[in-house]
Amino acid sequence: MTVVEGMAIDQYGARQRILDSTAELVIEHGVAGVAQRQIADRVGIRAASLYHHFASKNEIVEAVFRRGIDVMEGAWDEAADATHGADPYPRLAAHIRAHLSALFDHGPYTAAHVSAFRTAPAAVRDAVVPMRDAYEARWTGLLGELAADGELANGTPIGLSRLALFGAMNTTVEWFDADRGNLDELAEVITRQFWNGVAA
Amino acid sequence: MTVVEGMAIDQYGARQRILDSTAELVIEHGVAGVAQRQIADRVGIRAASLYHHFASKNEIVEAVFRRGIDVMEGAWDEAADATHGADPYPRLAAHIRAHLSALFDHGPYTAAHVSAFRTAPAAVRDAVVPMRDAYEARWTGLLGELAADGELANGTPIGLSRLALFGAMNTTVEWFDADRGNLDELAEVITRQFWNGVAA
DNA sequence: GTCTATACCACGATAGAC
DNA sequence: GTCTATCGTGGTATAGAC
Repeated sequence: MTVVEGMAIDQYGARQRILDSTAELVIEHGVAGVAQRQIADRVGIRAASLYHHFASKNEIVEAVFRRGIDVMEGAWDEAADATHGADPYPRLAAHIRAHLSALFDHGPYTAAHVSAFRTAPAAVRDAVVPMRDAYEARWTGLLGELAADGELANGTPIGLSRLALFGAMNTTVEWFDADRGNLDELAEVITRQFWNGVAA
Repeated sequence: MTVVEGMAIDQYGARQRILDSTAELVIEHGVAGVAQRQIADRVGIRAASLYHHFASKNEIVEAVFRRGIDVMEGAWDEAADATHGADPYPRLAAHIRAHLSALFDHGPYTAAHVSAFRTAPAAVRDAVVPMRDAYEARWTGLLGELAADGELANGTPIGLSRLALFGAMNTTVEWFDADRGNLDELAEVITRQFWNGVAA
């Protein structure tokens, strides 16, 4: 457990709990649908006390989204390290599994990001877009490599294929229950379907 | 142009414009992010005048969602009629094209439904769920038929496959620009990817 | 670092004139 | 069928005590 420099431990803890609560609420109701009172209630403080930690609601939401992207990037790096020089299918499978891990295994941040980003005010969205783009570029890069190696069907439109894959992965936050379902199984189904399709 | 029984033409027109405006706004901002004043502004009336046509904001939103489902069902029926007895691939392709048509070619209702449903109050969601389920059951039925005919790979998990396909189709509302892109092409890419995958 | 109190505004909704 | 006017509520945000 690291402590951010210049911050007391309990202060960092409060920040954490605020971000956690906001992320959870925003997944279900969208950004505009969540009041600061609701966030404060979950944390166990009064709404006004949020302003000791953040300058505005938008700042809280932006921090949630940024962290959601950090989590995805971290998961990507782990998968990349683990599959250095591996075959195309296991490599792809590892990255899909990592993305789903980011959505379900590392807090509510990535799920909040993918499900509520569109409902955020333009100012928040604009501030976060460069980070989003960087993550998406990693995926485009991976698929581009596979195409260059002749692993993809001729004429596969990489941009569209990536978007379709993202759609399949990201909408799982709307229906997949991490407590009941098996994440490995889910990852395998999505990977196989993306790679081979469903046809006999 | 049909006229709803017992309603004057201009009244029906106002209802329409209210629903149109609401659907468009809700796609971008989520339900909670749209104020009745914004809706009224688009229609060119005052917020209070909305209450001549609807009893509450929730009622407007619910009507938008219901209509979004009606549009999808209509598109499904057309595709089903046109592909009676056809081969599996063209049949599936027609239904995917129809779903995308519902999202982009028949007003903002279906797009509003798929992108903002989660952000609606529970009362609205509960009222609409049965209609959603009926539409989803059509898809499950189609995939089940294909499986029974041996057209799907052994062990294909129909429920999960359908959800992944829905994810790919429905998230297009977040990035596809119907004015610039080619919807036939988009439908074909999604169909081929679902059926055959991207592997060489 | 959290509290109470409050300012200010936007929201959904209603009443009643035209 | 739309308007003006208004009510009550709940939103973000600030001031200042503790």
